[in-house]
Amino acid sequence: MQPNELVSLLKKHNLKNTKVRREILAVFSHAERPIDAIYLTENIKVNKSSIYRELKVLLDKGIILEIEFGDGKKRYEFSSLKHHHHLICTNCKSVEDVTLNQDLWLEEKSIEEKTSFKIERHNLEFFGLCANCK
Amino acid sequence: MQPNELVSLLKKHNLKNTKVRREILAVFSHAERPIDAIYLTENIKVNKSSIYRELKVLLDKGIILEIEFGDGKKRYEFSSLKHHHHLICTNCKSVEDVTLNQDLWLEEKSIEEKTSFKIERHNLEFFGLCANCK
DNA sequence: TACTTTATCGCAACTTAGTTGCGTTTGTCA
DNA sequence: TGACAAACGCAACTAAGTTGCGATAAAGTA
Ligand SMILES: [Mn+2]
Ligand SMILES: [Mn+2]
Ligand SMILES: [Zn+2]
Ligand SMILES: [Zn+2]
Repeated sequence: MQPNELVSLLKKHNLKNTKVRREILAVFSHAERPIDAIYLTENIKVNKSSIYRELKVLLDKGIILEIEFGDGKKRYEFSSLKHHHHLICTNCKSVEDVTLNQDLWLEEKSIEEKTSFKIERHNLEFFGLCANCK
Repeated sequence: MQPNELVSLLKKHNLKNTKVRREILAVFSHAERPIDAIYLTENIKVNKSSIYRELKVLLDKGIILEIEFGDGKKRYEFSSLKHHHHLICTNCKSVEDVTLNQDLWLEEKSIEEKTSFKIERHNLEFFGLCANCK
């Protein structure tokens, strides 16, 4: 994310341009996989409560979204990325992005008609062995 | 689960027929939604480490499977149930089972061809508002 | 620039879910 | 009825995340 993009993003959401915030967003900008809070605390010199509070702010503003790998640590990615899922190697823990040919819109439409449940989001991740590990 | 089914299940997996084990399996038998460890500790008079250890045994044996709702508590269901997913109401926390018209086999096959990643399982849950809450 | 307001931050204490070491009990099979 | 491993209880511990509160620092205004 370029400095000018950052400024307009923060302005748009009425967020102050602080050091902690800039550093967290910089990590997300350069990240090639979803990032967890622990990683941020280890890579930014800032108190952990600031990390967790900032993640909540960014999540509430819709700037990032929460991803669940099921290992007890929440992960986050920019929500502006194209909707996708992940291939998680259970051996080496590598993570690849993947998009479905036909995400789940049709299935969700069908479910909503059958059940009158209003679906707002889904969490889908795949687990297995990457090319190297299999 | 009937008593004779239970005995043969335990025998098949070389598991001792203990009180704790019977009670945990009884809870799963009557459950209408995935069960978490806390629920078990609140409903069975047994030490929590026994609960967690037993869940690990049942998981390793493939008798139950782990489900992730993303709220920090692992949930478990009998693995013998027909493969399905869940509709989780973000308002009242109700949980409904749901099966896809065409689960994800085609998508997984396509992903495996494109990426040479070997998919072994997926975790898919839907979030939104149930009929009552929407 | 100085002043005011309020979001943000650091710190420490706390909570919740889950884990581990170890000594004791119990189910199973001979 | 032993022998033996699996299972259990207990207490202490870990890891991820939360909270209260006083201090600091952006951002707007005079
Ligand atoms: Mn991604
Ligand atoms: Mn279910
Ligand atoms: Zn791998
Ligand atoms: Zn509801």
